[in-house]
Amino acid sequence: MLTEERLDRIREQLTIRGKVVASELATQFDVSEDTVRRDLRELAKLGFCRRVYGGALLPTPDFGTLAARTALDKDRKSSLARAAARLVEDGQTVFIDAGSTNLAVANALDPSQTLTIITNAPVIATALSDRPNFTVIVLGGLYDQAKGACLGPQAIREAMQVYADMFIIGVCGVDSIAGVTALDPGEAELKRTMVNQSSILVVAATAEKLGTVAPFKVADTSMIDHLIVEDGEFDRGDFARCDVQVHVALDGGSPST
Amino acid sequence: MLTEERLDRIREQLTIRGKVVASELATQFDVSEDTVRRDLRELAKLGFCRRVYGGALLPTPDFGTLAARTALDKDRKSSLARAAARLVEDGQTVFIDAGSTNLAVANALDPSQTLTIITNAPVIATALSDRPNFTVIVLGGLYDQAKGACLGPQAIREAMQVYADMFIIGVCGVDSIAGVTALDPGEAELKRTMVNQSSILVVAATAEKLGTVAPFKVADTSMIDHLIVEDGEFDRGDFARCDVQVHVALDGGSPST
DNA sequence: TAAGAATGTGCAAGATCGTGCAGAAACTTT
DNA sequence: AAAGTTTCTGCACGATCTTGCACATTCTTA
Repeated sequence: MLTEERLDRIREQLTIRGKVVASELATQFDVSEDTVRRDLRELAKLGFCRRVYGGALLPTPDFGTLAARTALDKDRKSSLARAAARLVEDGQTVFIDAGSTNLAVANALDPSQTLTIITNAPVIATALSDRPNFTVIVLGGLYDQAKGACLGPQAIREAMQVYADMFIIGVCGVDSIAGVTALDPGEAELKRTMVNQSSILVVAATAEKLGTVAPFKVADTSMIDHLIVEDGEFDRGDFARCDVQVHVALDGGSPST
Repeated sequence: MLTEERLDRIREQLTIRGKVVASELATQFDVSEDTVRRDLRELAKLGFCRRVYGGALLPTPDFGTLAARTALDKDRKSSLARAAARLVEDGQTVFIDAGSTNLAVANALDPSQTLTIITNAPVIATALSDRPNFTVIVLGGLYDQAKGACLGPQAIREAMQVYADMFIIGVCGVDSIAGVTALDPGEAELKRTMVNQSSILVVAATAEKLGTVAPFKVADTSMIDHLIVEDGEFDRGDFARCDVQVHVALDGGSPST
């Protein structure tokens, strides 16, 4: 029995019966359960199944292609996203900006918390469809397809009508001296509005965003309350001086401050 | 029986019957009542049910309709969707309502046309991300997770500021006498607004919607301009009398009028 | 008010999981 | 063909999850 063949058979059973049990598969293919678990891990990483205690189930056919599910799987595990989600407290109202990192943050939010989420990214609203505890508000208006976000005056007007406890901003660049910057003037204006309408500003930045400066200024370094970065070296000197709490998201563990 | 599987089944029964009894579930799944109680606690924590003495109820009377609606196979809807998409002409501005059928319509739109699409369904905006020729406008406001649409006063206000050539409506029911009806008063009001703001009203209805009457009136039969239905028998008498153009979408082929 | 049913909590047994490691198998290169 | 490399597999071990039971408490109903 070839490995690939086994994977195919598992997928077959999965599509037919909707679920597979690890111990049964082990007996059936005459391999150890460890191997089965490895197979299921593999299939889950590719988005073909969703691992559960004792076996695996078909992923919810909700929406999205296989590629989207694959991305989602990574997102859930993204330590950056989890670290940002941990900053959110029960009962809060949170602005969540557009961007792939922030989509991951939205997915990492604790479903048992009661939250009000305000977003200008339709894809984030859709992602929160199965969170009955969340109240989701969409900022509408002209949809920028490239950025996956509603920008423009309509979104800004709507943002001005709401106050939030926290703003999880999607950044084009964050630098210890230049602060938070964006590529587009309209985008920058909406972000500035959301910064003004919320108490706490959270920046979750992947490595390539750090030290990057884009043309349009969104916020001073001193306005940032929490900066979450991936594991690795970087100069935190100026951030510390500006009273920014820097969190380093380690793979798997909880972030060190 | 996998734990997660059991949770899914409980949610299923909950959405279907509106309530579950702990002792019955224990017998049915062959586990102790303690385990069932733990499951119900878990589901309640996530907001999927409300615990009561002896079992659990749905948090709100109408809940969890999304899963059932999305479940319908894509192929059946695609011929319907293609037929609807064919009615759209280059340069037009089109309201597209929420709903799985309309998501299929959005996906079926000709990418080479230059269109302005206005939708209250975030998932439709997301689906049109790779159509550079389209201008997409999102109606925002409170997002109804079960319906996958932005309803509420904000969306209505925004809808009133735009005029469209065509409105592709998502219906809960369409009947030759009762006209177009919806399950929810807020939903109905938004739909009525969109009807008023557009010249042509298009209804794409799967078989089970035909002849169905929901509590809240959206539009008279006479206001419908195009009705697109699946292949099969149905009484077109009253529709013809009201000057409704009826299109029958055949599997694969173009629709016959 | 009293009895019975349902519930929450703590606990222990068993099942399952992830990881690191070493041997086996398959493949590549020389 | 032989040696080296990569991949696959099984095992051990500690950690985690699930489940049923006991017992005290709360709720419902008569």
